[in-house]
Amino acid sequence: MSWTEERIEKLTKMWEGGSTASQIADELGGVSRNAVIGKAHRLGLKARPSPVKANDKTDVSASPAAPKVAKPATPAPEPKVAAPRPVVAAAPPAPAPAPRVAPSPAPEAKPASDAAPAAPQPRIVSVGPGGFLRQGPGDQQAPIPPAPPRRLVPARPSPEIADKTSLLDLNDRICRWPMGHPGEPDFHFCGEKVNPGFPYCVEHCGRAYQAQLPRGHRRPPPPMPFGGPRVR
DNA sequence: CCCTGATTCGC
DNA sequence: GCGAATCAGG
Repeated sequence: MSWTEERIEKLTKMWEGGSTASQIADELGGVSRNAVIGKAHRLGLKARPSPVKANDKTDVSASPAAPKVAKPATPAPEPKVAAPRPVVAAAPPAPAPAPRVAPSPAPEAKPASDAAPAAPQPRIVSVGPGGFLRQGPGDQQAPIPPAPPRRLVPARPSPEIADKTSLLDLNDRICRWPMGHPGEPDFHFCGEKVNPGFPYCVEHCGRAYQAQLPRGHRRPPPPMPFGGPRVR
């Protein structure tokens, strides 16, 4: 198996979504867990709470002595400038270790720091002949002030109501989980907002991506939407 | 034992 | 670049 665009993308999303390398591996198929990890590293997207990374303490003095037990396989004396591993020192509060199968929360860390609009600096603006605002040479291009002029639309918080999500309504942001059976008059799609990185909403991700039981005794019958294909 | 991710190193 | 082998912590 080669790393095609799709496979790399899936790997990336799942990896960032908190899936384990094993899950990703047999989700992709044809690759081993090691292959996934190796690829992930090569892609530059590691950095995830690893069980084998002992968090280093800030207090070096209290450390008794050299805990370094380098194995003889790599006895390189390395007369270099030291600091072979510039490990990040202060990053102990690792992000929430995502649950095994439900990477849903994806808190999307928003700094949302300063820049409070509550403190508008006095700016000098003048109105031009046509009514447009004249700007100083340094401040053309306002940050991003205007409120999104979106059009109000009757909220449709849950599927079913009013219009149903048809095949034509599908896009990358709405849940594609089928509701009903194809051919039925009321067949449609879920239409909820997707769980970022997945083709389904959070709820249906839970159905689509079942808990990965330990290898060996995995549930044979894969979950199908609503009992699966209708038998006629 | 199982799991995990990290790293190494021959290909 | 790839991934099996290996390491190492939980």
